[in-house]
Amino acid sequence: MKAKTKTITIDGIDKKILRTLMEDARIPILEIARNVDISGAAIHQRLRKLEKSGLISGSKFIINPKILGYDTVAFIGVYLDKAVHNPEAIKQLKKVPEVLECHYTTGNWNVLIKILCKDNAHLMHLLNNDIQTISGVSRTETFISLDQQIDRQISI
Amino acid sequence: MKAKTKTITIDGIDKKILRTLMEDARIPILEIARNVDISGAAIHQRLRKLEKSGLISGSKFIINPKILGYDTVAFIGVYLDKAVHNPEAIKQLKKVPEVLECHYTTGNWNVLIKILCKDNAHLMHLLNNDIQTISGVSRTETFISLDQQIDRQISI
DNA sequence: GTTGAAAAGCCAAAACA
DNA sequence: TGTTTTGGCTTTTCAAC
Repeated sequence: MKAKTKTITIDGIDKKILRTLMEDARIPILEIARNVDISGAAIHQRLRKLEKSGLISGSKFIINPKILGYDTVAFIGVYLDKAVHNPEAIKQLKKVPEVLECHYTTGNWNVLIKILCKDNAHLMHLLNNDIQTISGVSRTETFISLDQQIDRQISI
Repeated sequence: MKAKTKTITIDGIDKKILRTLMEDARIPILEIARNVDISGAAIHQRLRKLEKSGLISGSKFIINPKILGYDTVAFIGVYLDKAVHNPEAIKQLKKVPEVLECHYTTGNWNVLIKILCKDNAHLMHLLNNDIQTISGVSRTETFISLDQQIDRQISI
């Protein structure tokens, strides 16, 4: 589909390396080496191959928002007035740090956003002062996450 | 709310450390040390404090699903027959590796899931063979993500 | 694609201000 | 909290297989 038709082949060892690092990005490469029983240098080369292929797009520290008092996740379906205004509305959404995800979607609304806030009062404030006020936003539907049961990456 | 009323205070240096590591978990601590102009050992001590507080909940390698042919993200609102069956349905959803997130939500449906699949055919197959077949699932509403514009963590 | 070894660099604890 | 020191590991590269 893209011009880049580079075929990436990953074998069982690559998978083991990736699975390990997907759970803990700071694990020493030599420890992986011991687990998969090849040399550290070999792991290193494989990682360079995987990085070059684009399969590995980085690593992140995961921080726990609850510790900072952020206890509420919500999904908000946003209806926009006119399609032509969408890019501007998205630009405004990017300025709201509580918006963690934003997707153009098929279906009833134009975009679906995921937001993280401290509590329901914070959520209401965000809706009234930061989301609804964006030019082009006509209506929203909010779904509060009561409990997240699954949170993971693609399985390889 | 929890028994653990440990007050965690993070200052500007902690924030700089965290922001750096949230973008690249494998950056050497000494490099952060050079950027924030304190010693590596001090960074190390701060990280131990932050880990102990629970604010840092780990690190992950981020892999790019597109390289493996996974191009389609969708959100699916799931209606369940009876609340009593929910835990069993969740258990079944956990067995579907394409389900990346699963939230009990307020609003029309009982749970909202986020799935990652290769294409629309794969999505349809998942819906017909893996989601709709789960006991207790009565109806679903699917919203395909046409384009994800924002993807980030909490800002600190 | 893998190895082993070597140089460079990093981590983590200790001792102390 | 912060720093410096220090020993032990890890990373990264490279010639050789």
